[in-house]
Amino acid sequence: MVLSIDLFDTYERNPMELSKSYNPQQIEAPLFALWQAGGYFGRDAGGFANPDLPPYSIVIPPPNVTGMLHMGHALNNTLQDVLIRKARMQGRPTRWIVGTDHAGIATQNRVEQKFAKEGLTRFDLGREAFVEACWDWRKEYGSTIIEQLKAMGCSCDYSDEKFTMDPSYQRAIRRVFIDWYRQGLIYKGHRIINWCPRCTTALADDEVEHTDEHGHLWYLRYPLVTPVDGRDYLVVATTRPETMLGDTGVAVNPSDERYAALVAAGAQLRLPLVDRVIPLFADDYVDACFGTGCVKVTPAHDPNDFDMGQRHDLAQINVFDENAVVNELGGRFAGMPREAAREAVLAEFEALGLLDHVEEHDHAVGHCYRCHTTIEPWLSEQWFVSMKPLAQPAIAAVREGRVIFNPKRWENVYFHWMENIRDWCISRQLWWGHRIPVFYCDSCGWTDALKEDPALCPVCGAVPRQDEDVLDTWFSSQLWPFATQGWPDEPGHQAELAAYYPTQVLSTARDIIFLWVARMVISSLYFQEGEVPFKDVIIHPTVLDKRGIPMSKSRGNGIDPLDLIAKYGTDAMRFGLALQVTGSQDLKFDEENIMPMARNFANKIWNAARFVLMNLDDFSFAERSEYGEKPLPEAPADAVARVSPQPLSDADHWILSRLARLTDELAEGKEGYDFGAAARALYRFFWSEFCDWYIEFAKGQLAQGGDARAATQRNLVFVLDCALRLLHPFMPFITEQIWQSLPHGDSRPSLIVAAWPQAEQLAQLIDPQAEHAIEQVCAIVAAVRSARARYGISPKEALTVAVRTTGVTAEADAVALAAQELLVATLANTATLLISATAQKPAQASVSITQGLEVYITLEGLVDFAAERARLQKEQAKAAADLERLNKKLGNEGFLAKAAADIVEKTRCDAADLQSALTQIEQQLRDLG
RNA sequence: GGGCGUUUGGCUCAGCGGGAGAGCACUUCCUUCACACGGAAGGGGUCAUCGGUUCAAAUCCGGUAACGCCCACCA
Repeated sequence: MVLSIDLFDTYERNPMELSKSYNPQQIEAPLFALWQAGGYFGRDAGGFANPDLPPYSIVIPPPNVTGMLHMGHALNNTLQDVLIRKARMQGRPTRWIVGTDHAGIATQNRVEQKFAKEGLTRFDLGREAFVEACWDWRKEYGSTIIEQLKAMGCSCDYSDEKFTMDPSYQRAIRRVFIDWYRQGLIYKGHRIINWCPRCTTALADDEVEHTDEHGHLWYLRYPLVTPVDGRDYLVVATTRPETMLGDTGVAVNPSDERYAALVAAGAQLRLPLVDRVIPLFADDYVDACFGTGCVKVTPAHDPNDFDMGQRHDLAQINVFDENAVVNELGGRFAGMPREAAREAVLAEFEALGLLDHVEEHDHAVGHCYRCHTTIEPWLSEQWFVSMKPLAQPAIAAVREGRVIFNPKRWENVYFHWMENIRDWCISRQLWWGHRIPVFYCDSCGWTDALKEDPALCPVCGAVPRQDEDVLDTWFSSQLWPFATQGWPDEPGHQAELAAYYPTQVLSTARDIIFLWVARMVISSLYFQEGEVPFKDVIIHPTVLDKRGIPMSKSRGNGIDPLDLIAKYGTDAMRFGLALQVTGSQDLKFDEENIMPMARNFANKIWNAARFVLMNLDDFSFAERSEYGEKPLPEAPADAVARVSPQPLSDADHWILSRLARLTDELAEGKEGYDFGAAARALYRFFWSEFCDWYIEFAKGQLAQGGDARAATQRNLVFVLDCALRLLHPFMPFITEQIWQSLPHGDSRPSLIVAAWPQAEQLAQLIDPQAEHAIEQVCAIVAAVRSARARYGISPKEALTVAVRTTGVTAEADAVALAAQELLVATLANTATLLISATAQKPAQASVSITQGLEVYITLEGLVDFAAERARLQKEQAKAAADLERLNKKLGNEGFLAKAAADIVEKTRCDAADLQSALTQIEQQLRDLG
């Protein structure tokens, strides 16, 4: 997207005019440039933010530099943009921090692939050159996803883009590492970790994905060195026979009587193939009921075996190298990959008659979350963070409601993880990343973690070496909310954090609650003086394809958000996604089902705006400032000339009342992050109320000329203006484009910084009487239209219609409706219209009973008595059934005694209305003969 | 083995204690001066199932089933 400063001045506002057709592609790029040029994405919103209001900040979950925008990003960033745009319109200083994650494994893999095409490995280049190549790669491709965010209209602060390997971020990493190291919270340990033999690095427990796989349980015979009671072998069961090369014992449960004598006798076994003598011993870990009750113990290749090995002082024999190929300790199997080794081991067991039998067995197998290679539990020396002490405050923060998950149920997931937390393996055998800041002196044995690289050993003056490993990417991601704000040592970072920390909300997918969200809470509580990183966490649904299957490259079922933008427009994509956000954990995205709807909605908005603009030729809002009989709120001081409504008719009062209710629905704190409900409320108001009814009412009022016309113009402009404001966070482009053409009178130059409608101010527009009257108008119009459809009468043919009000408030309704005769006459196209509480049914008329009304439509010579009778009989049946239900309720002592008074009263009214309707229907049926 | 989610018209879903709703699809009519990416009128659902609580349950509680997700060291 090319940006031009000039654009701000030369942007063509096309006052009072919109192109005949809505073309999203045409309007989006220039508007985005307009916003950027105005500086609206910055903290002060181009000077329009109110510094007295509390700031509102969000950190974007930093996409990987290797990332390409996918549907998950599209959804998540739509939600964040909705929140930040609303806060900005509310006048709060806002900051949406944007940037990318260096993504250790993902980026390193990408760059390695690039060199692989030239037949090179990273070892051919050497560490320094390879890291340099990663930086080059980042410079070339790293901003792709940022540009895609711009195409989505995201109002991030692009002027201050962050990267998890920025110099200041590197200092944050060192600060954190050193602090925890000195506190003993970071330590080096020799233990079994999850090893990816393809990425050749250690992984943390939650970077391993477990999937159930069909496998086998092989029963192997291990001969006893000395037969006991005629028994000369034991049978062990294993899913991984190749690891037997590293077996250093066999364990049974201490209370297992089958083997008690052998254990007591100190029995030893001769490990087949390798001819090693290994002990039989008892350990509580062993489940006597599984397999044969005998477990082969491989301390170097299984975490449980490792623990048992420690308890029983067994040797740890690591038989695999870093690529999971059998090493020299595997004897004649050396050089075989683990799969081949398995086949070979089994073949030999079989040949020796030592393969007892085989069973089918399903079990969970771990896979690398980056490349899906099967994980090898592998003994090695790694760095760990001691998590238990850090988890306690993080549990408390959520318990105390200082961080709130939405939906709340995700807190249980968080608690479960935190309460069962294990130490975090943070070292990675990669080159791309934050190198562990620990230095060693091989001469004197000195070692320490340091802020600056030491030139010489402080003890003996020799040249020290730095640890070869880099840190887990998530170790740096956990600092994102504060490391992006200058912590620990950027000038001015205290003021920045004081204003914008903690951030307001974090929106993300559920799959990184542990990897990222939980660890941000932990590190923030530790390094930000007990402060949480964000107040709310939004866990949005996962976007699946229309069949409910996760989208992925390998499945080829992914949808590119940029394609959707090209096909339907950005606003439609954003609105369509938001529409589907509920508390559910999944979102089945069916393009055909949702996108045309969203696009049609945008088109509807466009055309409604065109209608309004087309009818403003003689509009002049500046001359009049009163609000009609109902005084309206003071206009905001910064928008003195802003157009205000002037309700004259009930229709005017009605639409303003509906607008006030909508505004209340969308008010701060009421939406509860229910984006779907907000989007639906906007859709319903704009389409079903404003377009379907008010614009139709307005046509008649405009045609009257004079004061009625002038007032209607004001109301149209006011309601459209407010609706655009409320819609803007979801559909920023189309609303801005229209707003630029609308004579709203606001002095602000752009909708993005225009004031959010205040529910409290609009509340006085709520008018239940007008709502009731217009509901009845709509009911009459619908009844006449229905009769037209039934009898095939053209809308052009004017009809004679009489309406009798029959409800509990019949007299008042008749008076109120009499004032609406013009509306009814226009929309129902009547030649003569009579509304009263005593109207009589003309001889040849169709009768519709609805909403406390009887609508008589004279159809001389047209009434099809058979059809009318059939219809009335159907209505009679329904009314009778409904009435029976209500009467049953009213006859129920319990209901009368225990139900709320207003419910009982309403039921009585409904029953009375139904009774009267039923009587009328029966009368009509008799009249029809 | 634990925890969680989903189950409402043909499809995708909303509603979550007192009248079964929306969009799409379908049927009929309408190219009227905002919009055919439109307007109008219609047809279509025993709200998975069993049991409980309640005056009242699609809505709350419990059981069951199906599908899905997460966690967990039974080799």
